[in-house]
Amino acid sequence: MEKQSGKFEAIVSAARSLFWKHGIRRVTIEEICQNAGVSKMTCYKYFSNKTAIAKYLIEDMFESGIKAYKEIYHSDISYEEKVKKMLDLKMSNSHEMSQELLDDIYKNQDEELSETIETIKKRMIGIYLDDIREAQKIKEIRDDVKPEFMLYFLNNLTEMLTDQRLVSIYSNPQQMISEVMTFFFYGIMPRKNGKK
Amino acid sequence: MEKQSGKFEAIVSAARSLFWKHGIRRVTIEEICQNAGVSKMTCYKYFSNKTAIAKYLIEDMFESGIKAYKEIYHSDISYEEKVKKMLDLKMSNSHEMSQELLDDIYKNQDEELSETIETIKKRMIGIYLDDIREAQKIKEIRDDVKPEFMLYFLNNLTEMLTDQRLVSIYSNPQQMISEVMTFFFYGIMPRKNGKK
DNA sequence: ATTAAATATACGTTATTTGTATTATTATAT
DNA sequence: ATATAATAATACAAATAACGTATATTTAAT
Repeated sequence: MEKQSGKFEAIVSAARSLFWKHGIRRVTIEEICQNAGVSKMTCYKYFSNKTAIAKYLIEDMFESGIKAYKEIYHSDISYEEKVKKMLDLKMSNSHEMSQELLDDIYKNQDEELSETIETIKKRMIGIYLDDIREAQKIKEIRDDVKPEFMLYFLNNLTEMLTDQRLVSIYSNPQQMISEVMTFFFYGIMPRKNGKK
Repeated sequence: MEKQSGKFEAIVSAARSLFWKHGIRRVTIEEICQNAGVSKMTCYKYFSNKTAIAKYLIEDMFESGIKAYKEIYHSDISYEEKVKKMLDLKMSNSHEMSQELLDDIYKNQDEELSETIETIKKRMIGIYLDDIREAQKIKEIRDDVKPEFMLYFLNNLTEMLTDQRLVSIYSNPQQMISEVMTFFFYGIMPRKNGKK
């Protein structure tokens, strides 16, 4: 029945690299087909339109993002180490992710795509908050901090870490992350004894 | 009369960075205007259409390229040093130049743009050949080599230097350039005494 | 206030993109 | 080989986007 020769993957992969470089807006379906070495009809067999491809890709992206997060969160290291690894992850992702794609995704006109993103966002926020509450329960972090505040602050941190004005202060990114992390965990007061 | 506040420069600079990233095809005039912070009418005051902007930019690019070349060629260093500096220059340029723009420029449909590029190419080839002949006359290079062959070979060299298959052989670009240069000047035969 | 330049807006025209229908190939299993 | 299903190629009307221009309004300098 099926010819089975990775047409679907070819389309997805072509779309990914094109969207990556130029955002969604600038890329046409025909272009994707050409790069995938696939006819337009075949493309429409798998996806009803460009938005559908973008939707698939974005979901896939967040999926793997969540997977990477879960892996870190459930690994057997200290909470501090976890947060550090997450910041590392986010930073490298934002470096790889083109501004073009981000722009198109965030200020995009497409109703369906916006909803998809909103849904995914909510799901991720839910996961994060649950994990923070759990960490509070087992005393890995202070329980007199609102989980929502912590999440907000964490998001702010990742923004800070990609801000050139901050980056330029440090000689290397690792040093910056390390210092920001220490501040995040212990505040500005001189440490008296070990952690917690 | 003139309001004089660098609108022209703003347009040119916006167009440059957009063309750089996405090629000419994908970029619209309105987009350029938005990025330049200039109204469409103002843009049409300076340029009749997108091709005109591209034409201006390409001419400007080649202009500065020739200027950089001339600077090297007329500097007081050995021919070998000159060639090395030129290869360095070409390499860094081709690294900065996006594939998108190159694609659009070379396989472009626009009649006028193609002509512009052809004209500039011919002009540059003329300059190069003249310089090679001059170098032969003052015995900086062998005179039993056709200038056309040398030019062809030089162009080939720059292509080789950006070929990943060659690059991966060396631990750093400088080492690669150095080796290629030595081959170019002295061939594969073991050197007997000093140069020339 | 006057004036020139730039902007915002609107709009008809043209070009591009979309999505589909139809026909022609190509591969694969029987 | 031949039937069959998948894919490609082509053509096309409909929708969308971009172009280039006209006009009214705003801005900034004299």
